Amino acid sequence: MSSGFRYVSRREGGILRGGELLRAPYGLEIIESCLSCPHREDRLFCNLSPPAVQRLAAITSAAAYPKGAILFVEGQSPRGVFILCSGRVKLSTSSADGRTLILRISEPGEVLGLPATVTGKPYELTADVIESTQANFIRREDFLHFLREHGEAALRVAQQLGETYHSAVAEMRTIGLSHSAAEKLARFLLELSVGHAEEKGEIRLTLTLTHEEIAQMIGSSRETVTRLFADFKKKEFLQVKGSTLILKNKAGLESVLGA
Amino acid sequence: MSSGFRYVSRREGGILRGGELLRAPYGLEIIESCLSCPHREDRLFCNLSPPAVQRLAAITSAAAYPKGAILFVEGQSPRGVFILCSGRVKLSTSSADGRTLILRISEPGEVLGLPATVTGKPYELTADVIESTQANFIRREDFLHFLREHGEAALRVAQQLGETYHSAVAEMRTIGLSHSAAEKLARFLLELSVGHAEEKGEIRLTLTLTHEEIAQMIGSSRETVTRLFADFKKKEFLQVKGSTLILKNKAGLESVLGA
DNA sequence: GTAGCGACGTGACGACCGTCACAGCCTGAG
DNA sequence: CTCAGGCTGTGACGGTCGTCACGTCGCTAC
Repeated sequence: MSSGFRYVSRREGGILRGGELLRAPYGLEIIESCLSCPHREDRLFCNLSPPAVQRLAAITSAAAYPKGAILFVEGQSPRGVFILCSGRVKLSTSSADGRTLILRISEPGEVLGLPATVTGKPYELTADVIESTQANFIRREDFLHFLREHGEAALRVAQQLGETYHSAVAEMRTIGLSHSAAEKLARFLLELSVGHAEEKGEIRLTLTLTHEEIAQMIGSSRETVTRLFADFKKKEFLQVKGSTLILKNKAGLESVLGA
Repeated sequence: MSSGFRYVSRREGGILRGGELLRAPYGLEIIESCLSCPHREDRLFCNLSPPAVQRLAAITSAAAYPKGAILFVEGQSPRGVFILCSGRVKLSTSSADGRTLILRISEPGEVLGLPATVTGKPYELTADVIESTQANFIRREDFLHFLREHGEAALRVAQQLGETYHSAVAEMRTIGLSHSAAEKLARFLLELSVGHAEEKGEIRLTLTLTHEEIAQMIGSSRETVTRLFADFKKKEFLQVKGSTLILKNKAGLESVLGA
């Protein structure tokens, strides 16, 4: 909120959700530059040729979004892609009767809105900022034009899309292949833990999601998640300290999958 | 099975499933050419530049797969992509305890194994031939090399991946956003019906899936599907004649979604 | 302070549906 | 023909978990 910032039009920021205007201030601010942030380079577009990088920088505009802002809404026609530099964004879809399914919590370095932007079909998900965020935005026309000119980048995009698909399938597995809610939660937690190092038989990870949100990720209800956490604590599979989750018995969690 | 066919090695055909060798003959035959089939051109690689088309033809090999063959297995490292010319292929994932989730029944024109081939990660699904099939195969190395040389094709691939993701999200919605099995089945049937013309308030479509398979698509059980079909028939939402399904009351089905 | 709100915890109840069991039916093989 | 095997239909039963209801805790605003 320093003096260098300024508000821009609502085109990229203010979005209606379910007919009700967001209470949170959705103003977004142009920030000096987000191009130097480490995540942008080392993911989608690292090691591109110098002219490609230059062109990319020219069509990229950086902005900051406060918590509660919405980058895009399910059903909206695609305006472009957002490359996440910091903060976290919730990707979800919801049905007419208000139920919500969260597909993914995006972390810095990820690209949002890519499938819709590339195919031209409407965004299939809604992107809510749950932790205030800096992101680079590239308009769809600019982005497609860029991809046509730079085939190397198109291939990177294809790879990124492949990985997005991969994680979607992983999520389908946790939701679709479980008989019990316990199994879903166990699958979810185990999925979270991959890539986190194990020390003294423990895996520590920070989980800043409410029970409600976890329920929406595994297709269950808030109360069930609460009860299951209590159950897992009692069985000493895990332990919760504030927002850090400690998996104490990974094998125990895995045993839930079989049953 | 004419005299022009010959068997090739098992590399692309014979696959173990769950440790048990397939009973069905998995031999595949090189066929004259599948390059002229209408589906290949008008989907992924239509209107490429002449040199690109020529190069593509050079690295493509056509083959036929009988019912019961398996193109690739979940977890296997990617060998390449299959472009479906005729027949139908079931894409599924399954858990350790034998439960299966079908993500998609692929139709001619679709490209199988694309995400894994592009990313280099293992195939996330298993591809079973459920209706004998002709397909073009492109080895991974050839395919990647081709994409690097022809950026236009890479963009097409990205678009295709975007659509694959799109349909995966659609499937997640039917599975994850429903409270009841009835709702899942209704969503599934309505999803099937899109793109089919309505005549006299009826939509006819052929559904060559067993109740078991439908159950695996919507994450339910065989008996439940049977009972739900009986229920929907009684309510005159639909009608079944052999393998053709007639949706008589689409609005009725849609009313199931809200409840 | 206190009011309000959002997250978490917990009990009770009941519908839904997965599972088991078995019976009819059709098709294809021999 | 007969038999086997796969698909479909149906009854009974029991567990799971979604829902409603309420209470507690902690934080923020005023």
